[in-house]
Amino acid sequence: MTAMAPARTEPDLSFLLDHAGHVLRTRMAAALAEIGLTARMHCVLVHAQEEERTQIQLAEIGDMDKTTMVVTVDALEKAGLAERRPSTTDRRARIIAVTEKGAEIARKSQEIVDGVHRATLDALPEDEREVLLRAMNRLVTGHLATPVEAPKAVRRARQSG
Amino acid sequence: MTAMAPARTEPDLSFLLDHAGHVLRTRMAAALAEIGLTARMHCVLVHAQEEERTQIQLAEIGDMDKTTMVVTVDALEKAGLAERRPSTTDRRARIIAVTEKGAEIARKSQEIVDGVHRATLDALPEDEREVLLRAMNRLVTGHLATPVEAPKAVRRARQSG
DNA sequence: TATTGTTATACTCTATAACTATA
DNA sequence: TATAGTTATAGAGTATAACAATA
Repeated sequence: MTAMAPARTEPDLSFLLDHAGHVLRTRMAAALAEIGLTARMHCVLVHAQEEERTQIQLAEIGDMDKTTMVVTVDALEKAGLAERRPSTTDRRARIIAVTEKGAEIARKSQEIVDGVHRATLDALPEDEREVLLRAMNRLVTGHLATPVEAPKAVRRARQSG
Repeated sequence: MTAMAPARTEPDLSFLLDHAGHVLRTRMAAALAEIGLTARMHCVLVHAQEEERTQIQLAEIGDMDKTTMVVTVDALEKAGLAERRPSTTDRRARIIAVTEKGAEIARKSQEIVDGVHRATLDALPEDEREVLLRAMNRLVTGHLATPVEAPKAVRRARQSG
């Protein structure tokens, strides 16, 4: 399932954001899948290309857990799009290096992402488009900048053996 | 984690919608949790109150699976906010009846939901607020109305015994 | 002691499959 | 045959715990 549809008295911003976000995500996933990428792989590829970055740095940029990052980099390596290289300054850390093939795919995936965004924004009249972006930016940097902490569940130690 | 942050060339609508949606959801969840509700429980409660509705009908409204509905109604019954009653016209179906306590809670939860939405919209200048809602409505009823089908995974039969 | 990256795995969430009662 | 509701559970996704190597 996707979103709730609570009864509305005030305009139902929850529904609008959830539904639009969900549909856009499925579109993006479908479009990127055509070149064998997930949104996360695209994200890592692009930011790894910009400058030398470690897995932790890339995880922070993409707002992922470091363990999720491991899986994502595994996928990129397996597809021959990126490689782990030891950092020259910190022997614990791995720099994610984008291969030639990876750079080529990153170019294509960025085009795909831009295309999906463009198509969506083009569905709006120009004046609405501009204001929508301004308003969303204002929310994301202001009132809706930081999530409320979820109370974290306790977790048993993992079985040894 | 929550959303991807792909590099931007076109304005990154994915990030804006994901991030804003995610933060608003955590706020809503935290606010409703104070009276012991989830967003789904609120949704079911409100729509069950409007008229006599079966679980399937409520599931459709809230865009949930019928099995998710079972869990949600279980929670509402356990909290004494709603009851399953046999339909008078279809002996297979159950009408979800809101109790007196449930009606009281529904009133409060609707206030909470409205309050969270209001606070968010109030963070915007009035002209942006109006256009944002118009644009989002346009997307949700138009270009972003329907999700792309995800290729469904095969599923083994469940173990008997 | 703290951090990077890794493995193993616990937990959550959701939906599929199978079933009962009824239409 | 088809549908409403239920139970059991498969599977995806994600994050916590523990660990090895290094800072």
